[in-house]
Amino acid sequence: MCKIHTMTKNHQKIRIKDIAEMAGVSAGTVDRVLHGRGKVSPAALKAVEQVLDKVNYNPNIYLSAISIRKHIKIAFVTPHIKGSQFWEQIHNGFTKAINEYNMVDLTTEVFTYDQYDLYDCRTTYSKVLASKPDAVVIGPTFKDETIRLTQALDESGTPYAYVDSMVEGTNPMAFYSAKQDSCGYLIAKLIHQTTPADGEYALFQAMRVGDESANNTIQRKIGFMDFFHKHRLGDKVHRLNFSPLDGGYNDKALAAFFAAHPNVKGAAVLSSRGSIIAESLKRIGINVNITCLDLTADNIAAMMDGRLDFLVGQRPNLQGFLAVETLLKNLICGGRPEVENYMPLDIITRENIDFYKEYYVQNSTGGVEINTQVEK
Amino acid sequence: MCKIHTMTKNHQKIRIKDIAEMAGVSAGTVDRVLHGRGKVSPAALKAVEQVLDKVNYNPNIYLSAISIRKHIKIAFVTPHIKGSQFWEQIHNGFTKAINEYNMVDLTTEVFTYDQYDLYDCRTTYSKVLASKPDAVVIGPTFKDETIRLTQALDESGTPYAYVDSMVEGTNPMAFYSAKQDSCGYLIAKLIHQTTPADGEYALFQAMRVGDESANNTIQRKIGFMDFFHKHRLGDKVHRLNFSPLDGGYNDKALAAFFAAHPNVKGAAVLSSRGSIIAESLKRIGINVNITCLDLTADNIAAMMDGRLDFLVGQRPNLQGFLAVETLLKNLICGGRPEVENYMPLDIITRENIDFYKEYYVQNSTGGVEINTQVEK
DNA sequence: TATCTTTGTGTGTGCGTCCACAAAATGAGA
DNA sequence: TCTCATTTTGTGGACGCACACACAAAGATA
Repeated sequence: MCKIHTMTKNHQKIRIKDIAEMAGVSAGTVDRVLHGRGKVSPAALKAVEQVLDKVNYNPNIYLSAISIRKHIKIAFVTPHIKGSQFWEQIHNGFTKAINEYNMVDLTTEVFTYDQYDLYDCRTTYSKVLASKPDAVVIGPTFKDETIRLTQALDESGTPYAYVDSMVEGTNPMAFYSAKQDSCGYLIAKLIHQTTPADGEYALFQAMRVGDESANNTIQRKIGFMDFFHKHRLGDKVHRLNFSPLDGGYNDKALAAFFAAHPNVKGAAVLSSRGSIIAESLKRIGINVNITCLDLTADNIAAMMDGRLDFLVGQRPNLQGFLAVETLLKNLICGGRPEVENYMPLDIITRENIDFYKEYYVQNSTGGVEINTQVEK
Repeated sequence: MCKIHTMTKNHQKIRIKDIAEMAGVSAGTVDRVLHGRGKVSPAALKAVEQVLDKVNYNPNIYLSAISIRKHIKIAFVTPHIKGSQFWEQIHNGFTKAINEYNMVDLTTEVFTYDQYDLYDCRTTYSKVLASKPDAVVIGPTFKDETIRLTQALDESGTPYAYVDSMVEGTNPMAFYSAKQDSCGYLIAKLIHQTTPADGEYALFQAMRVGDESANNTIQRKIGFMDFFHKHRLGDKVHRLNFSPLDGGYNDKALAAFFAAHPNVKGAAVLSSRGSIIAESLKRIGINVNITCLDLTADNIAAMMDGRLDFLVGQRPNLQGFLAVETLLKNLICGGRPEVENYMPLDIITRENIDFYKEYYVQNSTGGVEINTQVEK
């Protein structure tokens, strides 16, 4: 018996003309319905909408983009990129989206602020508003400031999307981020699973994280401790603060820490600064499993070198790409996207890192071009 | 000091007209160069090519697609989909690509064969050739048959791409697959790292795998054993064959296996059939870590239920999507893609599986529509 | 001068956007 | 019921960009 599955299918695009024909109206009327241009009688409206429900019409966005007579200005506002590969990767995602939609008549403006300086954030946000963009991608840090910014954007009907995290109490078109508590929980699970049953755990916290909002770090810690409390291992977790800058301080602090807690076999850093701990531990000759976040150059190097065991990636460039794409699609074709978008939490080890590198580090044609200008 | 990074950039698309102007020729000549239509003087050719090198012209494929006057017929030829979620996910990727490029005047034909029946493969392949497709996506199983098929395709100048694995000795436009030895190596690493130092390891092999080519399984085993040999643990790995169908047989065989090897704490199944082992072990009350491949419904359920510890995913739907996209881009816009394309090996646990499900299981608008017809 | 090669120009096609104008339908008032 | 005004609808075209072909103009060669 020879069973063959075969299908031949002629794929044909539904055009405006087709919809007009099906609804028994003219293409002009369909156009009026689709774009809310001019008046349409209730009867015609209903007929067109019924057809639209049935046929799932999606206009080719790339064709719409060249046809549209609109100049689009997108503003990006995030913490400073310099020195933060996480934000650099997010911006790479922006760039990739802009390159992909290069047929759009587009202007982009990049605004970055000092994430430790609320007033800088405030002035930067006001500059964003002053430039009157058609859409904004926001990498938020200060909650109240962001609420104020988005209220102004809501008033002017300007769509905005978040990357990295969501700000509750606002109405973005969409947000793209990792679920931070899940991230902490996952890291806890990983170090627990790779540590002997009698081992204890360390949670190293950077005194001043360079890459992410304080809220994210808090959420991660909640998830992290949640895991250990669920497993009744809360008292096996020991904490230590470290400096992202002062290696000498870390060496001493870590040596004292491991003298006090010799059973600690697994360590977590709930930020991207795991390589700092890894280097310090290498110097003082202590060998424990370390897990942290993000595929930064330092972390990748530390992992290739065997000093980091697991990395958890949150696809920053995909976040950036999708945020821009979503806003552009909305501006060009209309329609409402899914608002909540959680990125996969990629588990990276030395054995699979090669396949992820290109997805994280080099995902855009060019880099982010930044024209640094110092004001006043 | 208030340092503000700001960039304003007007993005503008390079058009054929622009290239013509820059090269000091007419648009017609540029068109002739781009599409190899008609004759062009060496001087003009050089001028145009120099500009092309400089400006990185990429024609908007979606616009090319509506302009091109070509009917494209793509053939998909893979093992039977029924009962194999891996191939179903690959076909979901096909469908997604077809939907995304629905402005192309496209016909698709799906051919599937029994991967245990060389003669069925042969007759299916000959049907593929008989239908004279413009491009073929191949999910290969039988090496020699595939070489024969691709020789015929090479002769007629028909581009083809592989999913799931590459067949050496052929010249595909591209292939999209996971690196199977790395996959085996990664699985070895995972079960090693999550097993106590004095533990031993099991490698369970399905007698007749339902989902993948024998070659893939062999490659995985090579990578898997490579890890243990490198760590001088080769003698700690114990093997057992199991039946993908007969649960009763497995129960007995596994009980005997663990009686003989009580120190086995970590187990690998180098196919997607891990859930079968997991269920059997649950029935006979043995608790070991199990790692296997692929996010099939069974495996996802087993993982949610806590019976599977790690899954390694190979992004079948992305493979399918990219294979189709690559062929379409080549047919429409020309140009040569990257040939070697290795998918990331996603490490999945109960803690991050939620974020991957949609990427694997439901990644296309509709399902794969198959019109089953039994011949002769 | 005749012939051939190369190049420029023009036109049509595909589809969605968007404007202008004409045609039709509707309503109100006389 | 007729007229006028208003609303709604149909039609046609231009534009954006790439593709594809036809034909004429220019140059080169014999």
